[in-house]
Amino acid sequence: MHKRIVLIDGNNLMFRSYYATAYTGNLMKNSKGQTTNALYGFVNMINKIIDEEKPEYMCVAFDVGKSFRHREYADYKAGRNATPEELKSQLVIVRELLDKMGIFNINVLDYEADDIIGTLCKRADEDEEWDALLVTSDHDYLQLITDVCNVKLLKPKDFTKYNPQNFEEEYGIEPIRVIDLKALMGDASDNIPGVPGIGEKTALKLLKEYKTLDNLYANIDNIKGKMHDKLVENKDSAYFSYKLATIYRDVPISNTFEDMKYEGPTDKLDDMYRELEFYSLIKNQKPVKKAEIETNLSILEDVKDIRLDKQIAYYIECDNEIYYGSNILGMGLYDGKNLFYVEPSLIDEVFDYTQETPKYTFDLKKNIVLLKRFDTNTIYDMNLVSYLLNKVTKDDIAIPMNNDGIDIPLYHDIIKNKLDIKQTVALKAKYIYDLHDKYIDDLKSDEMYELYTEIEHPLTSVLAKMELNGIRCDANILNDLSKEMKGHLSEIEEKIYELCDTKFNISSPRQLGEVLFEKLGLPHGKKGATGYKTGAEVLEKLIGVHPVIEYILEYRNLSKLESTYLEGLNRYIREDGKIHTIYKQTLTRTGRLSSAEPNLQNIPARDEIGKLVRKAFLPENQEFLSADYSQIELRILAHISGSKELIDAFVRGDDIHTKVAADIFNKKMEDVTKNERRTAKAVIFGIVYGISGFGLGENIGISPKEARSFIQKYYELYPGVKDYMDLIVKDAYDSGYVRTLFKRKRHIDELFSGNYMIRQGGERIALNTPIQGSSADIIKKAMVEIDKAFEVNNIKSKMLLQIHDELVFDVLEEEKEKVTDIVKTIMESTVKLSVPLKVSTDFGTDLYETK
DNA sequence: GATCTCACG
DNA sequence: ACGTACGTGAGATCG
Repeated sequence: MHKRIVLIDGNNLMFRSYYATAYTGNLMKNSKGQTTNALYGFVNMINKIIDEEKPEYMCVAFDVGKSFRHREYADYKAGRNATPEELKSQLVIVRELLDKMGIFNINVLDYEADDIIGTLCKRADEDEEWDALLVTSDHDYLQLITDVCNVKLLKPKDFTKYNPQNFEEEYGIEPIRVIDLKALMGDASDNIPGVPGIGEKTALKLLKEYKTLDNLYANIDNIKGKMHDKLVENKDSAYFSYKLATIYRDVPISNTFEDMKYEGPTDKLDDMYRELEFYSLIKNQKPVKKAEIETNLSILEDVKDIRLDKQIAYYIECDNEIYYGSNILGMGLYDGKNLFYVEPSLIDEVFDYTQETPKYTFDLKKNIVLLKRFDTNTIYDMNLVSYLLNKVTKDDIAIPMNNDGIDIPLYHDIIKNKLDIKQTVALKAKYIYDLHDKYIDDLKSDEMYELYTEIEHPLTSVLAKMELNGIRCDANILNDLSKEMKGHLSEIEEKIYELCDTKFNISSPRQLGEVLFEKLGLPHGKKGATGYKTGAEVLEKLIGVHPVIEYILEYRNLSKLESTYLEGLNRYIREDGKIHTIYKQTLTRTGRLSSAEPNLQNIPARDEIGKLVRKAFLPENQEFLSADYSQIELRILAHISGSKELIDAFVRGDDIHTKVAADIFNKKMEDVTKNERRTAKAVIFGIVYGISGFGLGENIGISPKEARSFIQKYYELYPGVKDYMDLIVKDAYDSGYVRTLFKRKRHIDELFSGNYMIRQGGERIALNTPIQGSSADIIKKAMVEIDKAFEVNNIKSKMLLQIHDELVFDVLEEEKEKVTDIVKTIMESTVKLSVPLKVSTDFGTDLYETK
C-alpha cells in the first residue's frame, strides 16, 4: 500500500491568490486594517485540495530571502516587481495559519520552494513506499513529473492533473525535457535568458525532433539559416539557462515524511479565522451560544411584558426580497433586557402599545411598507447608518458582517447554528440595539450625523409613501402597443433573414456577429471577450455598407421596447392597477437612489417610439406635474470649484452650452452654430466625468487631438474648474476618500491599486462623486421638505417618482398652482449655492405629455 | 452565472 | 504599450 504526500508551493499559491484580486484595487482587509485577500484565496485553495485529494500527508514549502541562484546569477529574477507590502505581511501570517490548520510547512535558507519540493519529490521517487502530488501554478514543476510523482497544475480557472502520459500527449516531449525547453525559450518572469528569438512554439518543435538540448547541439549543422546562427551564438546562454531552470533536488531537509502527517485542523483555527474575519470559514461553532439564545428568548404573549422605560429595537422578517405584497414571517424585539419573538398577528398591537417609546430598527422603509404603518418613534435605522458608514452588509442577512468589537455573537454563528426564524429575528433585534450607540458615535465623529438625521432618515418615510402609493399603469395601453410592436418585429425579422439569406437568432450577439462579419464579410471592429462586438455604436458605423444594418438596429430597438418595457412592465402591474417600485436607499456609491422591480428610473425618454411607453402611465387625479433641475450637476461644479467664469455665466442666466461654445470657438454667443453648441455640451459633460481626449473624440466623432485641444481650451477659459479637479484628486489621494456637499463620504480604494488603469478610474470617481453625490443630497433634501410642506398645507397631491434630478407628482386640479409653487420654491431654495438652482415644470395627462 | 446590449440621469 | 466617461437595472443568450 503506497502512502502519498501532497507537496504545495506556498509562495506560488499566495502570489496567485494575491494577484487574483489585487488588480481591482479593492484589497480585502479585516477591521484592523490587515490585508487578507491572499490569505483568503489561499485557504480556499488549500481546502479545495484537501477536499479533492483527501491527503494523509501534506507539506507546504516557502522561499525565504534569496537563494543560491541569486549568488550565481546576479540578474536572476531581476526585472520582477518588488513584492508589495500588502502581500509581504500576509506571507508572514500564512505560516501561522498553516500551523493552526495542522499543515506542516517548511522553508530552508538558501533554497527556493521548488528546490525543497524537488528534493522531497526525489525521496518519493527513490522510496518504493511513497507517491507524491505537487500543487502549483508554476510550469517549471512539470520537469518533476514521474510515474510516482504527479503534478496538479493550477491554470487560470482550475487545476489540471498531469502524469507522464497526459503530459506527453499535450506537449509532445518527456516531462524532464521541460528543462531543455526553458533552456531554449527562457522565462521572462525569472529572467532566464534562453536563446533570444526562440519562443515556446519553436523550442517545442526542435525538442520533438532532437529530444534533448545536448543532442540538438550535437546535430547543430542539420539546422540551417538564421536559426542555426541564433543557436550557435547563444549556446552558452542556453546551457546557463538549463542550469538555472533545473530544480535542485538535494536540499538538506532533516524532517521525514512522517513529520508531515496531516491530521486535520487544530482547535485554534477558528480563533485565527475570527481574527482574520473569515467568518464564512468558521466551522466549529460552540453550541454554547445557541443554548444561551434559546434560554433567553421568549414568545411574546402579552405586550405588557415589554419594558417601556428605555428604547426598544425590533426587526421584521418577510418571505420575499421584493417586500411589497410579501408575507411577514415574524418580528424580533429586544427591550434592553428581554428578547422576544412576536407573531405576525401581534405586531400591530406591539406598535400600539409602544407608541411613545423610541425605537431602533433595520430597514425602516421595508417595515413601513410591510405594515402599512408609519411609526414616528422609530428614530434609528441601522440599514441607513451602515450604508453611510460604509459597513459591509449582506443582503439576505442584512446585518453588518462583523460585530465591531461589541460583545455579541457573530451573525455568522447564528447562521451556522441554523437557528430558526424566531431566534434569528430576535437576535437581529439585539444586534440593532447593542450596536446603536457605537454607530451613532461613528456617524458623529465621521461628520455624517446631520446627513442622517436631516436627510436620509426622514427621506425613508417619504420613499415609503411613494412606494406604497405606486403609479397607475394601464395594461391595455401596454398590450395594444405590444401587439403593434410584435407585428413590426416579425416583419423586420423576415426582412433580415431575406437580406442575410439565412435564419438565425438576431438577439444573439454571437450569431449576429457570425452572420454580419463572417457570412456577409462586413468590416468588424474590436472583438470582445467572446466574439465580435455588435452594439449600436459598431452597427451605426456600418449604415450604408449593407442594407440589413438598419433593420437590425430597428429590430434591436423594438425588441428592447417589447421585452423590457411592454411585457416587462406589464408583469409588475398589481391588482390595484398600479406599479409599486422599490427605491433602494442604500445601494449606490454616490448617494443616488436606485429603483428596482421594476426600474422606473429608466423609462424611455429620448427615443420617439420608446417614449410611447409613457402613454401607459396615468395620474390617479387629474394631472402629472414634473419638476426637474436644469443642469444641476454643472451648477454644482460651478459652486464647488468656485470658478468665477462659470458662476458668472450661471448668475447671468446664460445658456451655458452656448456660452462655453462661444468661449471655445472664440465668437459671440449669437453666432454659435448648433454643431458648436453640441460640441461644447459634450466637452462639458466629459469634464464632469473626467474624460480623456480620446474618449471625447470617440463620442463626438472628432480626432483625439482636436478633442484634446477643446479640453485644453476649456481649462484655460475656466481655470477654477481645472484647479478644482487637481485639488479634489490630490485630496482623495491624501485622505483616501471624497465627500459631497452634505459630507456624504465615499472611500476610493482604486486610487491605491497597482494597476494604472484602475488608478485612473479612481481619479475619475474622485472627480465625479462630489458632483453626482451633491446633486443627490440636494434633491433628497428637497423631497423631505416638500413632503413636510404637503403635510402642513394639507395637500392631497402625491409625490410619485424620483428620477435623479426630476420629481413627478400626481396633482389635483384645485391644487395645481399651490403644489407647483411649493415644489419649485423648495427645490430651488433648499440649498443656497453661489449659483442659482433652476427648476422647470410641466403638466400632462399622461407621462408622455409631461415634460 | 457571466456576458452583451441597451434603457435612464 | 495600453486603454480610454460617472452612476444605475434588466432581458436574452449560452456554457
